[in-house]
Amino acid sequence: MKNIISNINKAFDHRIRLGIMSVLMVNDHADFKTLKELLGATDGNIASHTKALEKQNYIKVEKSFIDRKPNTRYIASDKGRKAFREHLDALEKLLKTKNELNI
Amino acid sequence: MKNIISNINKAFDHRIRLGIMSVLMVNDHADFKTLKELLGATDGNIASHTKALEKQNYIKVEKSFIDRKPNTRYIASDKGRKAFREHLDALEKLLKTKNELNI
DNA sequence: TTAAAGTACTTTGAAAAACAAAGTAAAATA
DNA sequence: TATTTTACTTTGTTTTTCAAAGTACTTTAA
Repeated sequence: MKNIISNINKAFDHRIRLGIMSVLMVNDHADFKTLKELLGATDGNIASHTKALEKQNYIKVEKSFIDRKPNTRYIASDKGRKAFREHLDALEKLLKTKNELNI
Repeated sequence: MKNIISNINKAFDHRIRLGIMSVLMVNDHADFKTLKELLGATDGNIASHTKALEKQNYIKVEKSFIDRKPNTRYIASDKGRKAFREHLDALEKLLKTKNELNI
């Protein structure tokens, strides 16, 4: 390992993306509105952060119509789950490890 | 509480700032070079992220000369320690809580 | 002694990211 | 039929991030 933060994933560096992932880790899916309400974010916000996670293939997007209305459902991909778990491990290590510095 | 991420501190949303704080929580101080090496960041990076944390009064900066060379030492303030602990609590809650969604 | 290289930062300005307001299109309501 | 609401997406400005360049020395070496 090069440095103490090298395993911390840039993609999860933002609280909204962290929130999205943590919701999708516990619940096997969540839709746009749910994420929006749960995270207290604006529409544009959810749109761009989910897009960012989708671009990395960390979440999958399923579009359908529910009650004749458009519905966008987000699901954490295997890659995303793995990456997120690794991120959490890295976080935990960063915070727990008493780094030997002698300063 | 308004939403599940409302206690997650924006100031710690970045891995370099997270790293700086975690180093300063465990070690009572660290200087510029140490942070730079420990985090594998560039000079400008450390400068701007420490400045951001200083602006929030989360860290204190002490400038002196050691061996005739300038030395900048960073220390977590009480406010910073408190804020960071609260941030970690919020993180933990976010990740542990099985949010009741019924979806 | 003076030129070149190194140290410890700070400043700068371009690039990327974040944000909310505005836009879209269809559905529900009145 | 008009108006409001829902469920998003797009847009363009603001903010943040970043590393390259700059500053002000100190050290080494010729």
